[in-house]
Parts: sequence; C-alpha cells; structure tokens
Amino acid sequence: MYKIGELAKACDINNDTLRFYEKNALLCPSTRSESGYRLYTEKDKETLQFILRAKGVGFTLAEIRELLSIEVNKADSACADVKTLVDSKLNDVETKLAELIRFQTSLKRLSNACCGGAESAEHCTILEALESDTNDVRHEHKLNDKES
Amino acid sequence: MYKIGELAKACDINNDTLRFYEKNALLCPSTRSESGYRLYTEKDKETLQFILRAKGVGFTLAEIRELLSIEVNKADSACADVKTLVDSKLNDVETKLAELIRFQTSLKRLSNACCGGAESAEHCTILEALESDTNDVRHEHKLNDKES
DNA sequence: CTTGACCTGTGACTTAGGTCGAAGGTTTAT
DNA sequence: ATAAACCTTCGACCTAAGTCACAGGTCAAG
Ligand SMILES: [Zn+2]
Ligand SMILES: [Zn+2]
Ligand SMILES: [Zn+2]
Ligand SMILES: [Zn+2]
Repeated sequence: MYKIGELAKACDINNDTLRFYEKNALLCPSTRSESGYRLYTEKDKETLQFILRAKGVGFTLAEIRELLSIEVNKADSACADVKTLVDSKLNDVETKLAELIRFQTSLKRLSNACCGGAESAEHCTILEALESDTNDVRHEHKLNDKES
Repeated sequence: MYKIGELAKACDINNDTLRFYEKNALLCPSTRSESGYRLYTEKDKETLQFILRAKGVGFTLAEIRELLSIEVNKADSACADVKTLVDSKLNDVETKLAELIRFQTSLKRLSNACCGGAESAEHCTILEALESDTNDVRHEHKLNDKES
C-alpha cells in the first residue's frame, strides 16, 4: 500500500496529479485508511503506469479513461462492445505506428546521408530526406574548392 | 502558388493556423504578391504536410521547428550538429515506436482474447491483457450456468 | 461597384493537462 | 509536542496549440 506521496514519488509525478486523476475518474485508490489517507495497491500502481505509458504514446486522458472503463464496466457490457472499442484503439495505434515508421525511415536516411564531420552542412538536404519517400541521398564535401 | 485560403483548404486547416505558424517561425510563405497576399509554393505545401505529419506523431511545434531549422541554417551549421540533432530525434522516435508496439501487442492480445459476441464481457480481462507482458489470455463463456 | 478574400494588429477565449497556493483541519513519526 | 505529510475545498494560474472576433483597410472578380 502506497500513500499518495509515496506513489507519486515512485512514478515521478506530482501528488496533485494523482488527485487530478482521481477527480477525473482515471485512477481511484483502492482503499482509504481510517483517517482518510488514499491507499494505493500494487495494482493501482500498475494502472497508473499504464496511464503514463498510454499518455506517452499520445492517448488523451479521455481515450485512456475509455480503455480503463472497459475493465470497470465489463460485467455490464457485451464482448461485442469491448471488442469494438479495442479494435478501434488498435486501429489508432496502427495508424500512428505507420507514421512513426515513416519518420524513422526518413530520419535514418538523413542520419546516413550526413557525414557528421566538422564541415558546413550546406550539402545536407534534410527536407529532401524528410519529405521524399524515395531514394537515399548522400552528400560529398569537396576537399578543396579554393584550388580548383 | 496558393493563397492562404487555398492552402488552408487543401490541407484542411484554418487560415489562422497558417498565420500562427508563420508568426511562430514554422512556415513562412515563400513570397508575397504585390498587394501583400501570402503566396505558398508547392514546396511550402510539402513543408506544411511535414509539419502536420510530425504533429500527428506527437512532435511539439518546438521540436518541429528544430527539425525544420536544420534546413534553414544548414550553411551555418556543421554536419556534426545536424547529425547530433537528427540522431536525437531518431532516438525519440524509436522510444515512441517501442511503446507503441507494446500497445499494439497488448491490444491485439486483448482483441484475440475477446470473442466479440453478445454475451457479458465479465470474463474479459482488459487490464490483465494490457498490463501483462506475458502470455495470451482467452476467456470462455459457460453455456448454461443455471442448469449446472 | 459591391462582395468576398485578403491584409494588419490586438486581444480575448478555448481545451487539455496539469500545478500551486491558501485556509483550516487531522495524523503520524520522531 | 512539533514537524512533515496527509485531508478537504476553492480558485488562480500555467503552457501548448490554436480559434475567433473586431477594427480599419486593400484587392480582385463578376
Ligand atoms: Zn551533413
Ligand atoms: Zn557532411
Ligand atoms: Zn470478451
Ligand atoms: Zn466473449
């Protein structure tokens, strides 16, 4: 059982953020102590970590709430509903994934095209590499322009 | 050459967003007409599409500005600087990618575990599937609890 | 010659996701 | 018994990324 400050510290967030998540129905502590202290279980902590990961991946709190609500309301919902929601989120994730891979490819191409040396990057064609979906680019520095 | 309204419409954003991007050094129209109208080239449009894609993938405008500034300042920067920035962004992208793949895996597992039928989803263990990094889960609906 | 699209500048407002402080009160640890 | 951590409510404030509107003015097309 974690008290609010303990959980917050463990997950590197603010106490107020935990209260905020509670008010916004994202994470309620499983119990309270006799004196009213919030007490979070290990499972609560995992849920929090799930929330933080989901956020990191670009889900809004509303979307995360939706995902979490499946768990809460599952007795009241049909498998069909659950699957529909999950498949829709899966779809979102896969769309993002495709974009990210496109970025990764572009950035890799760019990194490969750039020699990383101390010379002027004038020949580095970032946007070309970032925007084109086509072939590789590689720049060359002339060794001695002056003496041509 | 696109006028502001044309580009905005073509990319399904607000005119004011384009002015906002201009004020925030993300996208300046290549030229102006004699009368002062913003005129965007095809290349400007591509840059805009890059911005929109980058945003969609979770980059902040500040990060996008950094990426774009490479192009603008490349004569003034060394390949080493360019490569450092690019590799750092690449790193960010790969971190996100890893998280997203984790999500994809979880959601897929969940989707597979759920029969999608009209029955109560009581046996659907979302969080288990979402949080565990372990094995597959599959639920079974008893055919007739009453008559047991 | 009027209408709609554009220009400028200014400032208010919005949503999401917090963060902080104050006021006033309890609990827990040392 | 005192300090640190917790509780509550309440409201102010913050950033990011816009959006909207107003005022006063120019421009282009039918
Ligand atoms: Zn280079
Ligand atoms: Zn180089
Ligand atoms: Zn199910
Ligand atoms: Zn089922």
